[in-house]
Amino acid sequence: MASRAKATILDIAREAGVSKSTVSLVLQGSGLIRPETALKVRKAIEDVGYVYNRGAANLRKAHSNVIGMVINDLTNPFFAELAVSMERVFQAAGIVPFIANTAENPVRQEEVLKSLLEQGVAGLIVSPARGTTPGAFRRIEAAGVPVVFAMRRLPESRIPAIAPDNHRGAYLATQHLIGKGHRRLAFFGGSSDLVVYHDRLGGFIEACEALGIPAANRTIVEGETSRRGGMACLETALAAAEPPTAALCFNDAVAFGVMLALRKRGLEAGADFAVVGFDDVAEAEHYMPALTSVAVDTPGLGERAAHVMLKMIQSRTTRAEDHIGAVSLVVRESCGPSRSAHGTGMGDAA
Amino acid sequence: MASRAKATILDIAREAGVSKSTVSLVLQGSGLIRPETALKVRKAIEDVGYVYNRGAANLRKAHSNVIGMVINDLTNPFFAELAVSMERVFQAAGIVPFIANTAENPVRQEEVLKSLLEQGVAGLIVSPARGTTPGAFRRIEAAGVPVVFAMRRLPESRIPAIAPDNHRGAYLATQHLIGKGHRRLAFFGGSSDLVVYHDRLGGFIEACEALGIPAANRTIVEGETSRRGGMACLETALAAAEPPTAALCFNDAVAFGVMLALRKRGLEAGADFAVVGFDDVAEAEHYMPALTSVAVDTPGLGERAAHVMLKMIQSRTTRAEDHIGAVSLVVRESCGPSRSAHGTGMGDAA
DNA sequence: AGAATTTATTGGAACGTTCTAAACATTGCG
DNA sequence: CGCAATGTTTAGAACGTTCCAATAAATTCT
Repeated sequence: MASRAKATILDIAREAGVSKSTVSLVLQGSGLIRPETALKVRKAIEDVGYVYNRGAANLRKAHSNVIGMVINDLTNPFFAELAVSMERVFQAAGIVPFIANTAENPVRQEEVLKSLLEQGVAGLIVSPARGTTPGAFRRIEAAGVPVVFAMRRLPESRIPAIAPDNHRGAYLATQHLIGKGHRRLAFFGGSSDLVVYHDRLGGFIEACEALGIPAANRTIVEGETSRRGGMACLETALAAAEPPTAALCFNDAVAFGVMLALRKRGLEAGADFAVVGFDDVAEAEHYMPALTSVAVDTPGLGERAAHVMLKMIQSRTTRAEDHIGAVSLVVRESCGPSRSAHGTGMGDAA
Repeated sequence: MASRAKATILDIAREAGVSKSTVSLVLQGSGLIRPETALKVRKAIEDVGYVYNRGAANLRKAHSNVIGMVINDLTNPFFAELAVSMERVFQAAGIVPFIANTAENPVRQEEVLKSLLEQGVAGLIVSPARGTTPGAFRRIEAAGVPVVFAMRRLPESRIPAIAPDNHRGAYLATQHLIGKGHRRLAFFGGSSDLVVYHDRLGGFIEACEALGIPAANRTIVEGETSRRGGMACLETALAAAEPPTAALCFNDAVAFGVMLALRKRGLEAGADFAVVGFDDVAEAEHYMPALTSVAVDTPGLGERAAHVMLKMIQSRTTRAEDHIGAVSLVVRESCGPSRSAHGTGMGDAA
């Protein structure tokens, strides 16, 4: 059934009785062409079932209209949401975003980046995988392709990053826990090969210091950033002689895991143990008990990242400013009854 | 900082003191080249920071190594999981999958498909958006690009589809509800412009007929396939004079919504109202109460779809067999206490 | 009417690869 | 030593587009 060979611009030129240049012009929507001619050409295109060969075009144009989004974990709703929010603005700008998943694997990431580059993307938005080596983007920078990091960044990289104010978010959350009367606190999940981890842990520690929680009363447990990881963290922490009574979790997935593990032990989040998450994914609100979490405005950050990228492409630069997004603590039930009727906004201390 | 102009095969030929043909051969890993020459070339490539231009290559080769995966809703964990399972097998096969999201929007889908085609993909795996018109794939078929549908299919299309046995899944679930003593049943969520909808609803109805639930005792409420949709469905159904006591939901998202709405009314899923979901996403197990759901083996289906695609590409055909995956009911808590200690497998009736 | 201007159309040389066929080098053999 | 066989390398013609410069046709101006 498939037509002999792929139809080209020449075939449709013949079909329409014009030159290939004319067809090309029509394809680009040039106003130079007489409307009737354009119509003839468009009809031929339809009849022949022609499909434009963007590869050939890019060969000449040097400017492609596709950008790549490289995501570390698409199965995490948080990153999925990030991806679709970026996608929206690219679509509106007439450029086509292709999404690739690295499954938190630096080797896979390397392959994916190589492919995307070879494909001739105009830009790259990346949420780097755990353990990405600092040199991983050297070649890409050298190639002059604009890159922006979203949500995560690399240590000592000059690549612009769009991320929430992790330090402040963690500070707010910790403050909230201390305000609830907790004196033995934990920080659960994440691993130190992530810059975000240090940001969030830093906020936690700073709040502890500022509000009089000595190091001896702080438990820090690294772990997978997943439900399973959260469950493991709680088990480890509760095994201690003087276990914590509240935890700030690296992200919501970890928090869900912690709550799960609590339930398994017959304990209740909120009543017996306070837990706060990070990211405020959609699910947090519907969990039982509803999860107090640090909201980071994922779609907002995604859109911002996309806009920065568009600007970079347009101005042919490879540099841009970092952008740090505002965060807010949204308090729900997982830290016990709220003092104010139903909390929202910036927590309960100035 | 960016190098003057993109380096080409010619630049590196000059650098290495060989001809462009030699460089090309090295790039393709041809054994014809003397190892020392190959080494020289590879060094030049490294030095110059050359990036392969796959567009130019495809122009000549007619064979690309990228395939497109077009997904209707990446924010739904079910489809995200589908995507990554397919991705895994493609990666292993050395072909690069690009993911695009259509956000359940046929117009967007049209654009995405066009882009992917223009990019010269070797094949397309699609989970079509709601309301996709039957003709949407005509052009693609005409272009001779292999397509397979995953999870969803189109009415009267010759494109091969990989999907679970929706009819049987719904039948099993309904049977389970009736076995629990329910006599007024509902089917919640989904809309009739989806083939899956008819499959699942069909299974529901067939089970009702077979097991003596008259049409008067069946409530069917269409709705969004999301949490919000599920909440709405429950509200509508409970407003009736003789409301149902149990519901089979179009998918797990709807089921979660139903449980949420129940809670809001002070009712408890399992005790006051039985609900079963469809798809058995990871979350189902951890919900409160844990959701009874029809498991469809998402990764298995994804892998199968990917393999079918690989085979089609390899054998240069555009046709393939449909594949219907086995399903099983995994019973948890959302339909009340199980008779057998902790249910799993195929439900409780032959 | 002819020149000047504007409006539509076109030929042909790129773009960066691959691939066929041919050239060049080396070796073994009689 | 000449020739065949083998092993390496290369020139040059594609591939399907874009875009510059040129041409052709229609219009306006003087």
